[in-house]
Amino acid sequence: MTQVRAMRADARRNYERLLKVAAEAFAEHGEGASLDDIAKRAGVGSGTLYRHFPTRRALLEAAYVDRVEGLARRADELAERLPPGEALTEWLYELCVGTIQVRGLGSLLGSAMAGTEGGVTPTVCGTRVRGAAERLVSAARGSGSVRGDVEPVELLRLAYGVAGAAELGGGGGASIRRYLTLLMEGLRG
Amino acid sequence: MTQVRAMRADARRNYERLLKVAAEAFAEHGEGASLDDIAKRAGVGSGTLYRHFPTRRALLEAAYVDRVEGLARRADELAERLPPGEALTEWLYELCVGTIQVRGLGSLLGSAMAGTEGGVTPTVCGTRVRGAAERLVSAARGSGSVRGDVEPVELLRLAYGVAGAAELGGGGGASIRRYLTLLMEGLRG
DNA sequence: ATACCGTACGGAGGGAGTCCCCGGTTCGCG
DNA sequence: CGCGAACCGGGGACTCCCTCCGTACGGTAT
Repeated sequence: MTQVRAMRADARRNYERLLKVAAEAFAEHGEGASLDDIAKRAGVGSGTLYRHFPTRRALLEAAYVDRVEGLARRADELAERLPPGEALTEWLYELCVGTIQVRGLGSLLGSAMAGTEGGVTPTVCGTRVRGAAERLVSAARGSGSVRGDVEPVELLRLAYGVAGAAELGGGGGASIRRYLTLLMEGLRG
Repeated sequence: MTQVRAMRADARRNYERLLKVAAEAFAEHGEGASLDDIAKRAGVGSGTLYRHFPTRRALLEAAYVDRVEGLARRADELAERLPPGEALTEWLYELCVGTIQVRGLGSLLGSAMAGTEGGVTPTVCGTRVRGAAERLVSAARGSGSVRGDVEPVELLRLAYGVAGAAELGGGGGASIRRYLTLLMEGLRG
């Protein structure tokens, strides 16, 4: 439905430069990074930016789609290598790390995990990350590492919360592990 | 140390109007509410606002000091009425509710729970809320509802995280209770 | 009761940013 | 090589923050 015709070469160049610069800017300044500044740093006019990405959210999502899909693939990788419970915990850990270190990614994931009651159109990132969580959680249930009455999306939200908690403390990866462990102990089957 | 001399009557009036309006505005729009707008709604010029509260944080803190002290008193009240474990859980629940419903209060509490490693001057709100948590946690430890190796401030941060998680889902008080329960089960002695 | 002094007020205004649009210009596909 | 697609970058309309300074009013001393 998108992309009715191939992009012109310069358009494609600019598009990709914008994505790269945007990913950096959002990582550093969070969701609210200056769009004019992103355009400037990418060496394009602001008009060009708005033509490719009509809204801030569109740019944010495009900038991190790769990363989110990587996260989803990583889930399957971990599922193969580790026992179900550990795979889940490790994946949530990496999710938290991304949420904290890359600030814009955090808000993107946040809205991906938000409720979809009000007929909100599900985003690509949302479906990817939810799908990954479902696969890991159902395996973990089988092995008794997670109670049967905990929904995958609830776990995602709790992990998001853990990231928020760890961010306050500032203890880095160690405090994420700690908080996540405390949480997972409460979820055993 | 403050208040070397009584405020003039009009100054006091304005001061209090500002506090009231600011509490509403921060509750609705979060920490970033427009200061010009607050001044306007309070019927004062923006200069007056800045004279009383030199920074946004100063206003935010002044607007919610009462509420935070109320929360601290509430801790002692609950401690008298309920068994230690329940008192702690209930208090954390009420903390989460405030964090979510009153958005500005959320960010204030957030920074109150943040790390103080870098010689940050502890705020009034920070000491109050930490003090309350310490009293409740030490009682709860005695009764075995909380493991001995969990610091009060860690619990505060985790509760803050739970609030964030519950906010994503939008299930209101019920989801706070649920997430908090899941968490507390992992913390038993 | 009044006059004086200084505190506190108001709101205009400059600077910074954001978003979006427009007109002329350049690029590159066919 | 021609023409349409895409670019550039400046500018307008907005919002927000914060400072400044002439002015008004409250409190007090007479």
